[in-house]
Amino acid sequence: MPQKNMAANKDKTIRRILDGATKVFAEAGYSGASVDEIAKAANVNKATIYYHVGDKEALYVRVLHEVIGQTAAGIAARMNNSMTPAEKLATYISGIAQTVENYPPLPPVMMRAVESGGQILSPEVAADLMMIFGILLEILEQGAREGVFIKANPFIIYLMIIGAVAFHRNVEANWDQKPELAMLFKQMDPDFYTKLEGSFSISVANEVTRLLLRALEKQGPQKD
Amino acid sequence: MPQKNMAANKDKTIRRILDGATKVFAEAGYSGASVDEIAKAANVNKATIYYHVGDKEALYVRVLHEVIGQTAAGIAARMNNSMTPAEKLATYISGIAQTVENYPPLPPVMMRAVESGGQILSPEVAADLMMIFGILLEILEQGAREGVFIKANPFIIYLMIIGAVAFHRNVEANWDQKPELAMLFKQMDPDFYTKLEGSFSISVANEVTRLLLRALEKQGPQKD
DNA sequence: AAATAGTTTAACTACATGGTTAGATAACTT
DNA sequence: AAGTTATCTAACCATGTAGTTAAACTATTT
Repeated sequence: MPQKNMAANKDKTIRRILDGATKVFAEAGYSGASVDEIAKAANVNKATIYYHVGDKEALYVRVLHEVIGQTAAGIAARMNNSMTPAEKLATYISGIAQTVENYPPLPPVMMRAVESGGQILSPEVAADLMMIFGILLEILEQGAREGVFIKANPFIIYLMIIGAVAFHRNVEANWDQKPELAMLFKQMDPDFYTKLEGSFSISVANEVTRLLLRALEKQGPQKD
Repeated sequence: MPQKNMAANKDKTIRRILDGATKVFAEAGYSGASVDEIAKAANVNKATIYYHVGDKEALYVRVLHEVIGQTAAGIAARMNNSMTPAEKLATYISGIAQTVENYPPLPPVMMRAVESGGQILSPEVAADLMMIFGILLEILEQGAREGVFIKANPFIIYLMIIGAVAFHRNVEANWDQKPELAMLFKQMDPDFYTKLEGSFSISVANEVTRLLLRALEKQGPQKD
């Protein structure tokens, strides 16, 4: 099966490698993932990985950069300068949720990135993370400047958002294997889990947004 | 140096093993931790671990059970039935923060536990996690019943708390190695990071509590 | 003191894993 | 078509790791 040209083939190979690596890293973490397993998942000889990308750490950094970079880009794309801070916050949260939805391996990878606190992280990845965080920072600052948001620690808000969205997606992904756990959660908040239109992630995003807006807005909705 | 008796010596050995294992698991995760390393950290021969505790997974489960169980117990101990839901929530959050403060390896271990979504978890550990969550559930239900809290998804609240407290502790722990990151955060919210009395974790807990109470209380503090 | 049971250790095994190499194959150039 | 370069592969190597074993050592019992 001859290809158009070498470059295209190369790109396809690298694509396969990165996809396989993302999947395996997401499932098993950095140490838990083996290069052999990644090679198998990518349908590629192991040496090809070393030829195209480099060693395991280089591969990991590349995956992180791609995954987190996509998230940052996705959020930025949805944002609009004419929005109010509240609208922007809603967009921000649902943007993260949406990316998580489209890109299931993201949460564990992202969590490990934050978790390591900059240990394994390359400057590129750190920049990606800072970009995601920076968007939120601006929203909160604008809100405070305009007098619609109270002052609050932005990093804590950030962690609350990531924690809720990423963890929830992750726990939810394991519901198949723990049906009794799923049942329990659904009993706890039937409204939430039964009449969800669209996806879980979106519902989670909506709930997180509702709560954070109540927390941040100077005159929030009083009755509920 | 002769010991009182064998039983005491045995307990001390197991104690050393569990402490060493907790530390190494926290730093490196399950796959990243090697039994040799744990043995070294515990000043114990590797075979002694297998003799007293069992294989790597048994050791991990035991560590998880101990760490998470301590958290649950610590929170429960601080709680008091005569408290209002708001007071209970504050106690709950600061209880988690306090345990995290006293027990630094907790966040990464706990995160991996939640993260794995019940995959590696033993029934015992699952029960511990459910106990911690159950306390929050009761608080929220009481608040809703008494009409002081709005209805909200308890699991999401839970994830927001854990996310903020655990992540923050973790990132903060790496500030030594990334001083520019620490500087950045401190610039972002100077009030928060400079005039903190006591510890970071307590300050974080206070901020999380403030935000969540604003989010949950039907008539929260209007002006701020 | 001898015997016994509980505890610890050094040495070892089997295997998985990260990484390499030399050669094959396919693509591009002339 | 021949030669050159980029891409890929099977086989291999060195090391690290989970787990075992048999023997040494220590406390307890008789």
